[in-house]
Amino acid sequence: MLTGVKEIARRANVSTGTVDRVLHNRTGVSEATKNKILAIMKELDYQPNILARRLASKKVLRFASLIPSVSAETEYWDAPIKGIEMAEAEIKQFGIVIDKYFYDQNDKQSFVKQSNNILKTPIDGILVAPIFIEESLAFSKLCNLKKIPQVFINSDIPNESRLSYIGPDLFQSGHLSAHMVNYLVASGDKILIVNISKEIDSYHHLMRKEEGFIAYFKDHQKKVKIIKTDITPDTDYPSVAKRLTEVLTEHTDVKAIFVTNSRVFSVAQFLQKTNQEHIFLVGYDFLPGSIEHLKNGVIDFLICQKPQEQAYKGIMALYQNVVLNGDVEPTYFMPIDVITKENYTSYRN
Amino acid sequence: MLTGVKEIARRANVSTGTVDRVLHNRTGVSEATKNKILAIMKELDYQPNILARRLASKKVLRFASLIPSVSAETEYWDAPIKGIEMAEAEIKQFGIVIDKYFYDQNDKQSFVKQSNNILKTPIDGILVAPIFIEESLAFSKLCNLKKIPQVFINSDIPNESRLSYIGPDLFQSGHLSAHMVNYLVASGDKILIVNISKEIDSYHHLMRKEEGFIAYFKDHQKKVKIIKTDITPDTDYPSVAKRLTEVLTEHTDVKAIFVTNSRVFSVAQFLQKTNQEHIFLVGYDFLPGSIEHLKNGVIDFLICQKPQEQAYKGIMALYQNVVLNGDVEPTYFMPIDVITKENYTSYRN
DNA sequence: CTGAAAGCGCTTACAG
DNA sequence: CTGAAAGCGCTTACAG
Repeated sequence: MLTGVKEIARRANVSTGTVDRVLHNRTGVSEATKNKILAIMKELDYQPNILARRLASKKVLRFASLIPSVSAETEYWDAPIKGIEMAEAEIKQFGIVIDKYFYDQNDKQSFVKQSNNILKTPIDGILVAPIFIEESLAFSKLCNLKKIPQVFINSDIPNESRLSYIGPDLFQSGHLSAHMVNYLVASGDKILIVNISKEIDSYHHLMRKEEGFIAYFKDHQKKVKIIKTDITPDTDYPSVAKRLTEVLTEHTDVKAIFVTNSRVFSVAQFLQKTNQEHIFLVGYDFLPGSIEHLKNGVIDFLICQKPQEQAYKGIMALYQNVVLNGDVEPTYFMPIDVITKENYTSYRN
Repeated sequence: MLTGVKEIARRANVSTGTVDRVLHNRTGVSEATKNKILAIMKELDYQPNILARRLASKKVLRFASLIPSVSAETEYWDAPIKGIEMAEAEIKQFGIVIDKYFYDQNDKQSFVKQSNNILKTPIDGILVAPIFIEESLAFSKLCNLKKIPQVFINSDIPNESRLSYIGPDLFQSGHLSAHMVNYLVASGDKILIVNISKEIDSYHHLMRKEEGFIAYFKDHQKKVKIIKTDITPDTDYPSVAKRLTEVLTEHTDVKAIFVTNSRVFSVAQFLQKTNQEHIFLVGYDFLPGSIEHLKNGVIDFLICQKPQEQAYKGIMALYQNVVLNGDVEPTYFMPIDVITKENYTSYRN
C-alpha cells in the first residue's frame, strides 16, 4: 500500500499503467516521467509483488531444456529429466512451462537441429548440456543476440556469456578419484586409466578428469605407475572386453583402474567375468548397473555429482533470473560425492 | 475460469463466499450445500490457485524454529540458521514469517521454556531439533493437540506423529565411517572410538553411530580391536587432552580414531600438538576448525550431512504442507557425505 | 446459513 | 505519450 505501484503512481502524478510501463522498460514513456518514476521507485526501494504480477499477467513463460536423449548407454540422462520435472512441478503455478528437447549424444547435427528448433519458438530461458563445444558456442551466441538467458549443466563452455554453469569441477573430481585410489594402492603399484567414449568431442570432458587424476600423483610422495587406454569409437561390451583383455595381458600387475565416466559398469562386468575382482575399481555416476557392482564389491568407489540436482538447480536459476529478477551465481560447482557400498542407499542422485 | 471458485459457485448455485467456506472447512454452511460443492470440486479436480490465495489473504503464516543456540562448542548450529534464512527469503513473498527460538544444548530447562514460549503465540508450523527426548516428546504432544505440524531435523524421536524427519540415518553413518576406516587399517589393528559430550542425553544420538561403526567390523573378514572412551561431562580442550593422553599411553598402538561428533577438531588439535599425526582420524561435520585439520592431513575424513540443507528442507516441508496442502515424506534421510582434502572446497554444508 | 461487493497488487487492452 | 477501467482467482468483512 505504501510502496506499491499505486503509491508510486500517486507520488508521480501518473497512472499505474505508466508506472507499469517503466517497470518493464517498455516504450512510450517520456524521459521526464520515466526518470521521475525511477527516482520514486528507488526512494521507496520498490519490490514488485511477484504473486500479483504472475496472477495478473496472462503471459506464460517458456523455458526450454536441451540435453542428450536417454538410451541404454546413456541412462545417465534420466536423472536430469527428473530434475527438470521436479522444478517444473514447483514453478508451474507461476505460469511457467518447460519444453523439453533432446539430442543424440553421438550426433552433432541432432544438436544443431534441435537448437534451431528451439530458436523458432518464443522462449524466455534455456537449460542446456553443451556437450559439443563449437555447436554450443554458436547456439549460445544466437541466444545472446535474442537476449535469452542460458544455464549450462554437466560441462561448461569456456569464455562464454551464459547466465550460469551448474555442474562438476572436472579437474577436482579427477583429483579426488586419485585421492581415493591412493588409499587402495601402495608405492610402485600400477594404475590404469580408461576412457570409454564414442565421440572424440566428449574427450574434452574426460580429459579434464584424467588431468586431475594424474596431477594428484605427480607431486605425491607415493610413486605409482600410471598407464592409460582409450576405448573408441566402439564402446559396446565386446569392444571394451577385447581392449581390456589386451591391456591386462600386457600389464598383469595392474592394481587399480580408474574409469573416467559412467561406463565403469562395463569394466566391472569384465572384471567379474574374468575373475579379476581383486583389481580396485573407481568410476563415475550413480547408475543401477554400477550400483550392483558396488554392492557386490567389484566397484570400490563411484564419484557422483547429482545430475538430477544440476538440472533442478538449473531450471530454478532461470526462474530466479527471469521471474524474480534475482541474481544468479555464474558458476556453481556441485559437491563431489563419494559413493560406497555403505552410503549408496541414502544417496540422492 | 473453467475450474475456479467462480465456476464452482455457478454450478452449485451459490456465491463464491460459500465455496470459500467449504474450501477452508469453515463453519456456517449447511450439510446439503457443502456436499454439493464438495462433489463439484471433486468432479472438476479443483486445484486452488496459491498465488491468488496468498495475494487475497492478508493473514500471515508463522513458522517457528527451535534449535540449539550457537556457541564456540556448537558452531555446528550456524548452518541450520542459514538454511532457515534461505528458506525464509524464498517464501516470505508468500506472507510467511519465521520466528527463531534457541535453546541451550546443555540445559533441558531452556528447551522446555522456549517450547512453552512458542506455544503462547499463534503458530502454523514448527521446525525443531529434538535433542532432549522426553521434553521433545511432551512438546510434540502439545503441538499435536493444537494441530500444529512439526518437522524434526538432526535427530529423530521414535514413535511420534510428526509431519517429517529430515536428517541423518545415524546407524548408517557410523557404518560408513567404519568402511572408510577399513581402508586405513590392517587386520589386527587397534581402533579407538571417542564420544565427547556434555549431556548424557545426547548419547542416544552418538550411540547409534557407535553401534553402526561396531556392526561394520563385527561381520567383516578384517579383524580389528575396538576400544572406546567417553569424555564427559567436561569437554573443554584440557579435558579432552588429558583423557586422550591416558588412553594413548595405555594403548600405544592405536592406528585410527573415530570421533562420533564434530568435536573431532579437539582430537585433531591434540594429535597435532603431540606429534601423533600418523594416527588416522575420522569424525563428523564441516566446521572451519576441522577443515583446517583436513587440509593439513591430521583429519583423514569427515562425515557430513548438510545441516544447512536439513533446515532448509525442513522449512520447505512445512511450506509444502501448510501453504500448498501437499504431501511430505515422513522420513527423509540425508545423503551421508564423505569429505576429504580433495573435495571440501566444493562442499555445500 | 448465505450473498454481494470490495480488495489483494499487479497487468492488459483500449481509447485518446 | 498517457489514463481509466477491467480483470487475474481468490479472501474478507459486512449485511441479512
